[in-house]
Amino acid sequence: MFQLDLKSRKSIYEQIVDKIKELILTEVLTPNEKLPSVRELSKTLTVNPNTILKSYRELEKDGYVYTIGGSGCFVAEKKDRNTDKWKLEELKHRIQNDIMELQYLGLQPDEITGLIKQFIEKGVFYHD
Amino acid sequence: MFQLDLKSRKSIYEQIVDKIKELILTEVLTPNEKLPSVRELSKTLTVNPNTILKSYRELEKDGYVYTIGGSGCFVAEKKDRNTDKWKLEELKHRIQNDIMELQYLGLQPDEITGLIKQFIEKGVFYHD
Amino acid sequence: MFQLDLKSRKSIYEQIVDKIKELILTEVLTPNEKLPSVRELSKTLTVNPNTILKSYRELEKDGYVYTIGGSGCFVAEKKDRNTDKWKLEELKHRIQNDIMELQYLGLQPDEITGLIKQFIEKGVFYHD
Amino acid sequence: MFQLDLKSRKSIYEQIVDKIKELILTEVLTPNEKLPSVRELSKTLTVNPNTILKSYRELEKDGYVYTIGGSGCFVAEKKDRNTDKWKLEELKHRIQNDIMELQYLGLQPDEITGLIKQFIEKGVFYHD
DNA sequence: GTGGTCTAGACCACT
DNA sequence: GTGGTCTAGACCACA
Repeated sequence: MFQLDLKSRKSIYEQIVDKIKELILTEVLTPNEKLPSVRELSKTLTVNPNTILKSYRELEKDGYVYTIGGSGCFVAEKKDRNTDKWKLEELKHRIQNDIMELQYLGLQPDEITGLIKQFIEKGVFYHD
Repeated sequence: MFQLDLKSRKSIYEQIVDKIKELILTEVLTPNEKLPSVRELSKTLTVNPNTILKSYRELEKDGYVYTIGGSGCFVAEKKDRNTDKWKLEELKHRIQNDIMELQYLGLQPDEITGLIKQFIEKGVFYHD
Repeated sequence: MFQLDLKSRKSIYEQIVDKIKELILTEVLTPNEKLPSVRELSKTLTVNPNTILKSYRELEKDGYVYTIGGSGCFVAEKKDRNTDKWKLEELKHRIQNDIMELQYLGLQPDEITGLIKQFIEKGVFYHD
Repeated sequence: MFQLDLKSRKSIYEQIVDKIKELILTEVLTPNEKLPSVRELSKTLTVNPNTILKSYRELEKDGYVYTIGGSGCFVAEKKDRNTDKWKLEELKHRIQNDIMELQYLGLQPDEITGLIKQFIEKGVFYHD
């Protein structure tokens, strides 16, 4: 499914959250698809089950997945995701800072916009 | 100078790093300008001096400021900043994820590129 | 593991960094080996945990060790170490000065080269 | 005479000590030659006179210079220098560590000995 | 005055 | 258990 970098400074549960988010955002995982069970994923990643659990809780909190007691964890429909307005602003702000840092490191405006276009194309959320 | 959000999940020293970085990137703080002394800033933010110190050293590590013992901490010249290649990749990757998340939250491609263009214009790093 | 010299002009955390570096360089500590925990080492050296922590972070910054939150601090693989070019120059320069000082104290050229050869042989970094 | 790097982490007085030591070791400054006066040097380097004074004291302590009250500071004869045995050992130990670090950074044995030979040739202490 | 080191001890997050 | 953050406050070296 994906790989962890144990030596990274990012905590493991956070890496898992990010990776799964990414898989959902790139629609590798599609709505209502079942995620691997906690136990299963904990084995394949050789990670403590509690860590997986925490990741799933985090994803659920943000509305990326929903849990059905006793049967598992599933990718949520888009409409069910939390579009917290405050979170959107935070996101924009972070992107702004990162863009500034890119400029700072010497990237030219057209390089940046080129980069962004690539990124946008990788997202595939325009067929509904 | 700026304010902290004690409720934030970000640690205090990290907030300080980010805020000062932002001030440098937006050229509110200009090269060779002196930062507030550790003790001074610690008073205005009502934060322990050690916490401020930690922030300053972090900024120094990334080449944003330089320190002259006994005389203070100063904004570094652009050319002295660390343009760590690995850091650049990390930055791009983070932007990519954030862009995807923006799309996910419903922003259309042209809205995003418009946003980015605004951000780029706010950066003022093209006069040298 | 080793001993500190409290009377030294070198700061404690710096002594710890140097000693551990030495242990790694002489391969007494081998890649992926676990270092003593912060608290543990702080007890055996009767030094404050924060001081140990600082040493570990310094070593991490230079790529000698890596840290896995919640599980410990480990000796890094050779390839992961930072071979900062600037650091290399600094190192050479320091050796040059020290060599001159040796001469000054009366050592003859062949004595010095002899010494150096011994030192080189003690290093064991040629088996990969 | 020489230049300081104010942005360096080395303290100013220490930089001065090292530079003057270097000038003496390379015999740019010869025995019994007069060093610039404290005031004079403090002006040319735009540094606080106390800082210069401290440097001179340090050099005197190590036997590199001697002071004649009211008339100035002079380069000492070789024989008057402190050849503190303990200091010699410390010096060797530091060189050993630095050599190991050089190896560690990938320099081959012959590269290192070549380097050392260059360094030795720069010293010119064999004509007496 | 400046930054930097160190201690003691509390509290948090991750595994 | 692990590392990491933060505080309060002492003390040092440098300019």
